[in-house]
Amino acid sequence: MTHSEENYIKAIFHLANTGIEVISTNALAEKMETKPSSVTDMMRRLSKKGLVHYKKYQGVSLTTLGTKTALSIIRKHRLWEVFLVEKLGFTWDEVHEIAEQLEHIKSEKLIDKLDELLDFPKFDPHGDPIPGKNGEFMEHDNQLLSQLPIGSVALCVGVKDSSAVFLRFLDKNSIALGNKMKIIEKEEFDNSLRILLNERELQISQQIASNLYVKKIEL
Amino acid sequence: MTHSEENYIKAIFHLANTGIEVISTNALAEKMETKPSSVTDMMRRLSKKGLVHYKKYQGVSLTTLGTKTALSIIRKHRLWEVFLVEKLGFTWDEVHEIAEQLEHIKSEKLIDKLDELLDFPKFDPHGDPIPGKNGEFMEHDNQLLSQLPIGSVALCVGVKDSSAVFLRFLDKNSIALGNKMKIIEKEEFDNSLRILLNERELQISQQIASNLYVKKIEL
DNA sequence: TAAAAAATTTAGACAAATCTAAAAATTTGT
DNA sequence: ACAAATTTTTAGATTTGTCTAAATTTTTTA
Repeated sequence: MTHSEENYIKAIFHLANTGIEVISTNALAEKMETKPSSVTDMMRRLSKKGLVHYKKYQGVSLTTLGTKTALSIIRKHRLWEVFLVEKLGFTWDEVHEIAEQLEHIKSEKLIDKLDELLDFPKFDPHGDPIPGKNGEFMEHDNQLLSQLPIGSVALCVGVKDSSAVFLRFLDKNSIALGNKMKIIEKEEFDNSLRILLNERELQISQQIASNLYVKKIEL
Repeated sequence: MTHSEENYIKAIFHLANTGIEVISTNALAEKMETKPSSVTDMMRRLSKKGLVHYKKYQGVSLTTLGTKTALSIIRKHRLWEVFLVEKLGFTWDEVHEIAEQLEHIKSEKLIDKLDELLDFPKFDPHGDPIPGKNGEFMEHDNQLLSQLPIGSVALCVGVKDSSAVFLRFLDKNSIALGNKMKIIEKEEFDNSLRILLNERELQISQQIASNLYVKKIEL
């Protein structure tokens, strides 16, 4: 598989996991930052290789083999991200681009050894689950901060948007994975939240709250 | 730069460092395991980018920029090799292929941090020197085992041939970098050597002896 | 339901990297 | 020094991945 093919497979997987069942050529083109005609070409190629189900004008989806492939790439990507943060001291907003390159390195043994070096992590630095060696994959079953009722206490366990801009915003406001937060009040006007975090009161916009995964703590 | 361009630059550097001053299209084609016509095409491309001096029928050599580029790639390759052995537990015969892929990862910061993690190593697992961040490069000034006079005592510091076959042969015979060896006798007939290594006498063919770099210990 | 709009595919072109076969230049041998 | 051998380059084709522009299919809407 070429890097480009792998990137398409990964993009299809990610789109499929945002709830869409049939992925349109246009949607995939936008995700890949390319033209729909290029997508059509690539879908034929991937279809011939048995990685996707594709009938023209009918959209595309991953085959069993395609899903397995996607999970393997995502596993590599996320393990490398853990490595970059834990072993090399990168910050969580710096690792994505480098992991995009590292995920294409071909060596099963390398990934096994890396997994071991990192002590078999289950989540990447953004709180995303790392697929297992044999394709085991648990979805985010977590709620978004924006979905919690007032008075809830929850742990911050992940980010939905993992863009560098958002991550640096969180850093600036001392919001990190593992933090405990309590929802004090929800503003009717703009759905912003007042939360208690590290003994400090914080005003959080709805946009932010709907990009933070939390795990509710039952009291 | 594409992976292919980087591989050509590296190949030219390695050929230049085996003593050849002008590198022929054929020699480079053989090194790259490709056809001379492909080499000609690539030399034009690299010449246009200012990485090589190339005039048709006149052979090729690296420009200052080309040399800098080559050293940067070799630095990455060798640092990754150290990582694979020291941190992931690979053996020295397994690391080359994986490092061939890793050397193309683009991130200056990544290499700086890797260098730091590895505690700024000066040699890779095969005893080859690692170029510095700013292009400092020291040649192997070492002698080959085959060049030492009888009675010499020397440390084994590197391998000239770093093919997996040769490296596994050395493993099988418990010859490792850092070992001290004394030359007991040289056989007139086939230039093989009898050496003392780890309190053990060993017969070594001329072929082997001319692929082991040693550093003489003056007594 | 038929025309308009939107989405998708086809056709043809391009760049990178390679190949084979043929032509041209250089080197070698006598 | 000149023909033969060798090396190198050119010409034209192929594959991957992309593009634009045109054609086609599907969806929407009036």
